[in-house]
Amino acid sequence: MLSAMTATQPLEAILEELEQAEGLAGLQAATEALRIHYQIDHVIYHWVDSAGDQYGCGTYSDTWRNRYLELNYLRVDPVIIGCFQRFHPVDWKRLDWSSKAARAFKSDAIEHGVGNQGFSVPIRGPNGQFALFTVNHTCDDAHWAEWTELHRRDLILIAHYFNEKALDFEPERTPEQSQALSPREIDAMTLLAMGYSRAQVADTLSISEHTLRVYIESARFKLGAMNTTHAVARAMSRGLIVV
Amino acid sequence: MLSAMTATQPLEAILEELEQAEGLAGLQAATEALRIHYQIDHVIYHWVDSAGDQYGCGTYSDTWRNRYLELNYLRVDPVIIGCFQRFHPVDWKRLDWSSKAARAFKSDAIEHGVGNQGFSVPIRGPNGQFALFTVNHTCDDAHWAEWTELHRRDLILIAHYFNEKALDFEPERTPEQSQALSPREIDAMTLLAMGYSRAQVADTLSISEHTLRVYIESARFKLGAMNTTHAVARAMSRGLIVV
DNA sequence: TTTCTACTCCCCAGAAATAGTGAGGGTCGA
DNA sequence: TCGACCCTCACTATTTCTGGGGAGTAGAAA
Repeated sequence: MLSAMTATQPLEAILEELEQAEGLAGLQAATEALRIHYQIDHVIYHWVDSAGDQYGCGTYSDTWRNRYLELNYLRVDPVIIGCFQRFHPVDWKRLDWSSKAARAFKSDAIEHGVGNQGFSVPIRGPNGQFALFTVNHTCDDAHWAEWTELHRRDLILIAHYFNEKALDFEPERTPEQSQALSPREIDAMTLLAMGYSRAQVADTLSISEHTLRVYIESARFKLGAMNTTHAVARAMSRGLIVV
Repeated sequence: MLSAMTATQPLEAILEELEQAEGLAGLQAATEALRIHYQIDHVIYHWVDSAGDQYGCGTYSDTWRNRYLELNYLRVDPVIIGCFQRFHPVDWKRLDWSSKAARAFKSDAIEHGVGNQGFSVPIRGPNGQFALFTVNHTCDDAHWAEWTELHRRDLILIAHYFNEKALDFEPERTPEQSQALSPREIDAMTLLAMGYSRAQVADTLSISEHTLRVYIESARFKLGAMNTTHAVARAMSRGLIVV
């Protein structure tokens, strides 16, 4: 199976198809196409969210997908936990499967058709957006290592394109435009986000604490925030300050 | 110049070189190699951070690099601000240059050898790590559009590889993943980031304000934060909470 | 079993932030 | 020239946070 793979010319065609994809259904179709193209068991793209698995597509069975959500495997899955801390794409073998919950999860997964080998690419967008692009298969370690080595770059690019599309479909994810902050307000928000107290910020900016307070209040007003912490949080999530 | 570019066979060689790169000097050499290879004015990879531009490499002049740091252009640069809110790689023309500070920045940049055209790829790692990979050049819009279209995929991959290397070289940059927050701590931080006061948060979570305080304090401790605002800011920038 | 972590509750005093109003001078664009 | 916005400074009373203690439960891990 794996050895029959053609490493030539796949990327272009697949990326073209991805670029044409419309809506979640388009992405779903792309995962199926990739699965067939690469002749592997599964291809999955999914958005990982504090609220759970609200968005994604892939070739897993509905049974497994539902089970994953119901049993809240999100909090147990070593793939999620491990990828969340990494930048590099990662082979599942390198993750930490030592806990009892993780082992139980794995055997349950395999029972539901998930391959024993896997490779996942973490992807991050603005505002803490986090998603995974995963391929998995059933085969031995040597074949899998060879296959992932061969297609590593393709998978990174494909993951990137999947996420681009997913973000396009979810425009409400992009931070809303708000009134810009003045330079002094940005200074104030930035220093506050760095943990300085008002007194320290005022001192750092060489202004009186009274003046500083005016900036904080006007920033709060512009951002529609109820208190300083809220204002800083909004400024950060809108990309107005970088901390 | 641009038309003399060879689009064939570059990616492999360049990525090979990148994979061999050792230390920041290796990345620096890679930017230079890329600049020559693509025959463009500049190639830059840099990490964006509250503390400023402490880590990066590229082909800008030292004069400009220092000026950028001294004048704290980090807080003004529309490339930073724009890319921070995006996932897609972005042409500089599509950014918001309308503010006075932004226009002043741009003309200053061009005076110091930065090209009038630019293309930047935002890259994000764990714990809120954020970096940019930028190429820029002096030419007209049509040529630039053609060139970026041609090399878009390569640039995404190169950006990815740069960041992999940079993270490998700077393990201490991502240490503070230390302890994850407990579920209750995440609840507390999230609600605080949404602007709730302690009383409101306690009420929402149906716990006493005293208990809430314990969570806030332990979260603050885990995050190494000096106050609540700081803790929320860190939790956000490390992607522990999403608001 | 023991240890560890998470979760819950309590008191108090001092430090810090907030609300409400005000005022003057500067720059910039219409 | 005039409005709009930015930067700077001031007072008082009230609310909210913070830092220092201590203590018991339950569940999971070693």
